[in-house]
Amino acid sequence: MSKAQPVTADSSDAGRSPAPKERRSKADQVYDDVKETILSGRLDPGAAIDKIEICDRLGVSRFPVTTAINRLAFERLVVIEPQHGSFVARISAHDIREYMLVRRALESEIAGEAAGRLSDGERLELSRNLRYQKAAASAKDMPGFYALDVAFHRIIVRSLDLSHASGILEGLRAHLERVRRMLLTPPGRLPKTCAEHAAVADAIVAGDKAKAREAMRAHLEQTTKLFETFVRERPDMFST
Amino acid sequence: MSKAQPVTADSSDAGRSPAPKERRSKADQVYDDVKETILSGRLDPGAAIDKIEICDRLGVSRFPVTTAINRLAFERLVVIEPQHGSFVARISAHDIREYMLVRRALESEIAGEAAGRLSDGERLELSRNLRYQKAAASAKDMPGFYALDVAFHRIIVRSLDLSHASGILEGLRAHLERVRRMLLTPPGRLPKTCAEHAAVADAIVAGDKAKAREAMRAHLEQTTKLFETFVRERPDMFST
DNA sequence: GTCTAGCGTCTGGCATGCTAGCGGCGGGGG
DNA sequence: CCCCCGCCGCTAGCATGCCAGACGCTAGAC
Repeated sequence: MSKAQPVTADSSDAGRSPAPKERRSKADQVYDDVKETILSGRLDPGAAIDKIEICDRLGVSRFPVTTAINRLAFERLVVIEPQHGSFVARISAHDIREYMLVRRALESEIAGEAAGRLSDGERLELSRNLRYQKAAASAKDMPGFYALDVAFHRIIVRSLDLSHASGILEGLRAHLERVRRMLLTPPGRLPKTCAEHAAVADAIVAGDKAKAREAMRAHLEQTTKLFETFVRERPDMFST
Repeated sequence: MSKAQPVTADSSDAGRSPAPKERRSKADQVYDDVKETILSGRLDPGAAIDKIEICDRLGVSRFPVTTAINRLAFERLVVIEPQHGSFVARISAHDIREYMLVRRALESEIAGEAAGRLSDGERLELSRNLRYQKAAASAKDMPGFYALDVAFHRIIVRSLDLSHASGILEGLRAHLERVRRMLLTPPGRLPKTCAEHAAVADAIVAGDKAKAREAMRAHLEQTTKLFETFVRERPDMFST
């Protein structure tokens, strides 16, 4: 019933602090919100996205919502069927295979590039991360280990200044995050994963580009294989 | 020079056949138009994009234009400065290096994956393409050779069914296309490029994954080196 | 002469009303 | 009873009007 008008104190900022925050557009906020909703699994793959509900919930008009959905469609987290509706992208085994291939390609190339280029601070960070990984593996602390795993890969990527590649990898991570939940890693794999990470780190610190590439490829190929066995066990969880 | 990806039937006889209606939105049209304008160089890097002019020229409202510009900003061909303006992205040597890294990563991984998987038809296409390349190299037909070069890489990528990776590579090609114009390949390189392509094709046909990866990496590393020498010669042509 | 403050203009961001096309559902005919 | 067809409601797409912020220019003060 709000008659258009500026989004001043009462309509949009209801109960919100006058944050001197970063200059984030409303489209950005909607984008983050919807993406989080999808990744958390609160919206199942294939579910219809109700734009109006989003408008009401976030107190914005349809414009920023459309912009955000378009962005999500661009990175294939949602599919838009013209004049019909917007839906959360289904998880297809074929697509996941492809995302894993792209990740394998990028991360191995980046590992090779990072070889010998790491600063002392990053080396320390890497070795500390590995120590923590071993500790988490011993304690069978899966969530902790996962966080360290993600951090490990991020340290390497961030060591170079690759905004575009980082963006692609973050996009991939969004997709792969959706399958990780089902992909319960067998407990016995943790030490192996640790060893693979250590091999990658060693090659990078030693400055051996080819070896770093291959170590990272080998590591990520393990993940791919894990996925393939899972697909054979539960083919029902994927489309096409 | 071919268009984007959709492999659907082209609009050969519009207005005659009723069924294959053009399902392209206006935003898509604007996207293609502006992208083509940027890639052709009619809009210099750093130039301001006049949305109103686009609206008038294409006879659409600001909405599809904004949508298209947003998409182009997403793939970094334009940068949007909020409340100030939209500009054609400048060409920075650092970014180009990164794009080349990503391309190297993806294409080499894909070459490895394609090894042994090519159909007979694709093998024939590849060998025919190589024959033509040799002919174009002998005749010093640079434009023809370039077209064949692009086609060569496309055959390999298309042999697998990788829509996401293809999309990324097409996006990269858009950026790299902008520098290719300045990057006048020394005439002596054509036979070498041919040989590199042949090595890639041989490894793929032989089904040797590691060899195919390495051959493709080596090939694309040559391109990177060519770029680096050019940057040293003409650092003025790049920003930052 | 120089620096600064204020205003004008230009741009992107947002709200909202309207249109066209797809799908589902119910009614009518076979 | 079943199938087909047309109507209705839904959605994305589009047009348009308004708002707020960022530059730039100019005029006024020091």
